[in-house]
Amino acid sequence: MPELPEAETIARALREGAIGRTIARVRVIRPDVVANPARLFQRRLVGRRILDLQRRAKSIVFHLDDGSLLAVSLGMTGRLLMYRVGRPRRADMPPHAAVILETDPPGMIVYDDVRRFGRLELLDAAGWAARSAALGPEPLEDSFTLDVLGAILAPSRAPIRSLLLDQRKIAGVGNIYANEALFGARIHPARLAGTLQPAEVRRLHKTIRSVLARAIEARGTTIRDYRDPNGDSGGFAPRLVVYDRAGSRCRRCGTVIERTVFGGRSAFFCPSCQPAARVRVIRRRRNART
DNA sequence: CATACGTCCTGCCAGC
DNA sequence: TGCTGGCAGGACGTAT
Repeated sequence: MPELPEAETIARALREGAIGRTIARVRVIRPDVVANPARLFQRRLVGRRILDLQRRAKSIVFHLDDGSLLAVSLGMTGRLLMYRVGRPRRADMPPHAAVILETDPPGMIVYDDVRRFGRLELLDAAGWAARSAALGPEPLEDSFTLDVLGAILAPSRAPIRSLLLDQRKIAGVGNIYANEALFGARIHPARLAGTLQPAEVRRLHKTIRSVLARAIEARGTTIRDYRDPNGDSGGFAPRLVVYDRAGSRCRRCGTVIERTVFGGRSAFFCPSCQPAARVRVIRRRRNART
C-alpha cells in the first residue's frame, strides 16, 4: 500500500526518533517477512548503531554502523512503528508485529504487517547498490527531467497506468498516485505509453511530481491501513480526485468517475476529462526477420 | 526482451 | 444476524 509519499513520511519520522540508537535485541516473530535466514538476520543486526535513514522508491533504508543496510519494503499493509521510550504495554502492542527491534537507549521499532507482503532485508553495500540499480529514477529528483520521462515512455507498448507501476521504469509510484497523476494530466489510464503526445508527456511529468509532493506535505494517504511511525493517519485521502471514487462525481466536471480493471489492478478515471484513446490506425511494420 | 497473469496473506464490507 | 464473494496501497516468478 504505502507508496513513495508514505515511505518518505516514515523515513522522515524515523530520522527524528531512531538515528543514533543501537539495536540491542531482535525478535523475529514472523520469519516469512525476513528475506535473510532469521538467525543470521538477528546475529548481524544486534549491536549495530543506526547512523542514518533514507528512502528509495517505496523502501525505507536503515544505514548501520558496519556499512550494512536494512531495507524495509512495506508491501500492502506494513508499518514501522516507533516507541521512543521503553516498550508499549501489552495491550498497546500492534496486533500483527512481525519483527521487533529493541533499542538502546530503551525503545522499540516494530515492523507490523497484517498481510505479510512486506520484506525486511539486510544487505551489504554492494548488495544494496545492486538492488537500487534495478530501480528506475526517483521522480522527485531534479534529474527526472521531461526528457527522461519521454525516453521511458516512447518505446513502451504497455498501458500508461501499468508502466507507471513498473518500479524498474519509475521508482515509487503506486496505484493511488498513478491514477491521480493521470487524471491531472487528462490521460486515460489504458492509453499505450508510447502513443502519448508531447503535450501529454509534459502534463504527466508535471502531475507525477506535483501529486507526490503534495501527498508528502499531507503526510501520505490513508485509505485504511497506512500509519506513520507514531500511529497517525496521513491527510491526503480527502484530496484524492479519482482513486477509490468510482460512482462519485468528478470534482472538475461532474461526470461520474468510473472504475475498470487491467493488469489485475483497479484503474479510476473520469471518462469525460480522460477520454479513451482516439480510434487509431494500427501501424504494423513488416519485420525483416521471421 | 517486454508484457501479462497468478500468487502470496488477512481482513473488511457490501449484498443476499 | 450470518455467510460469501470480491477486493485491497506491492511485487515476485513464470508463461507467452
